[in-house]
Amino acid sequence: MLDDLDRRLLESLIKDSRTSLKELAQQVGLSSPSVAERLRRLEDRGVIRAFTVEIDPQALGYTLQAIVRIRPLPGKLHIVQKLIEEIPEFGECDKVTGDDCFVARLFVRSIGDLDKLLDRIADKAETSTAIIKAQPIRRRPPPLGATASSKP
Amino acid sequence: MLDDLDRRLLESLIKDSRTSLKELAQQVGLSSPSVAERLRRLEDRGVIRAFTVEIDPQALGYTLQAIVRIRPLPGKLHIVQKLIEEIPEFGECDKVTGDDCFVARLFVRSIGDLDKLLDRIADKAETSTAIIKAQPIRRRPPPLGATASSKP
DNA sequence: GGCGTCGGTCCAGATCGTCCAGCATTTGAC
DNA sequence: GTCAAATGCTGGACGATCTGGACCGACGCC
Repeated sequence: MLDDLDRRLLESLIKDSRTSLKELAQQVGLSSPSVAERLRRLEDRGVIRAFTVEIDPQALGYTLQAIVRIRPLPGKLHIVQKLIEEIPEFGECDKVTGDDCFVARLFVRSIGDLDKLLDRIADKAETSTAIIKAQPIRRRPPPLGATASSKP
Repeated sequence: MLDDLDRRLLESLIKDSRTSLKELAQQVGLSSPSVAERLRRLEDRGVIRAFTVEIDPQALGYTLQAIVRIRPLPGKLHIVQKLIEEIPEFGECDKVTGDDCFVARLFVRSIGDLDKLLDRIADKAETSTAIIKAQPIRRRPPPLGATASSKP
């Protein structure tokens, strides 16, 4: 799926996506046109979804994060989902199996803000909120290594 | 905290962090040295944590994601945390208030893999697992707008 | 008013990216 | 086994981009 060169390119780009083609090229031992071509293909194949920037919420004043589990009241599922999508403070939301329909991450500046935001969905869903005290693992990609699950 | 120019630069970089300084410059109406200088300052201030690349887990064969809530058995908290950190399939882990001590995201290739990974912590913690069925909101940064929470 | 600082521009030399032609290796058909 | 096509790489040339330095104006502070 990915060869060793692709993997090394991705590793470098995960660390710094603004690395120049030339430098990537020397890191993996190719010419820069080859690297450009490989990156283009990784994008085409959808392996690279985007080159982006990681922003520190703290630095923007979002000193608090919470994980919110959301159980919409009967018949309110779609309204709730739409509501969540429209609130930009939700930084992530997954629809999951089990009692909790959604699990979402919320960025807020204060407990007051948290309360205000949750109030907006309180009449359409039950929520349980857990404040994040620490982040042992910050968002990271899955392992790139050995894509050998089908090979015997 | 951030002025309008910074915000626009960040917006552009969130969409594509490989955008050239020159193009960023025309987008916000500055010269490219100024843009370079602003980016440098955003990094210094810690607003920009990293330029990185978003990888599609599906494209690497990780067809399944799960949210796992983890309650270490008495006295096992640190061992469990260390274990989690060392398993690269955990793509995210937060330490939270409440009964569940950790909430983590797991990337796996199959239900079998899920079972195998959870077995590795089964004797040190109780876990509840929810399979992700859909992602209404994929990871996104908090709103950059109007950093005016302290101003009356 | 004088002065330092901050944030900006402009310019030139250095660096980088892209295009293209050409070469080696692999693949598949016969 | 051989040929042709396809694939993936390289090197060089040229245009685009980045970088560092000189300089400038606005602002706040003695």
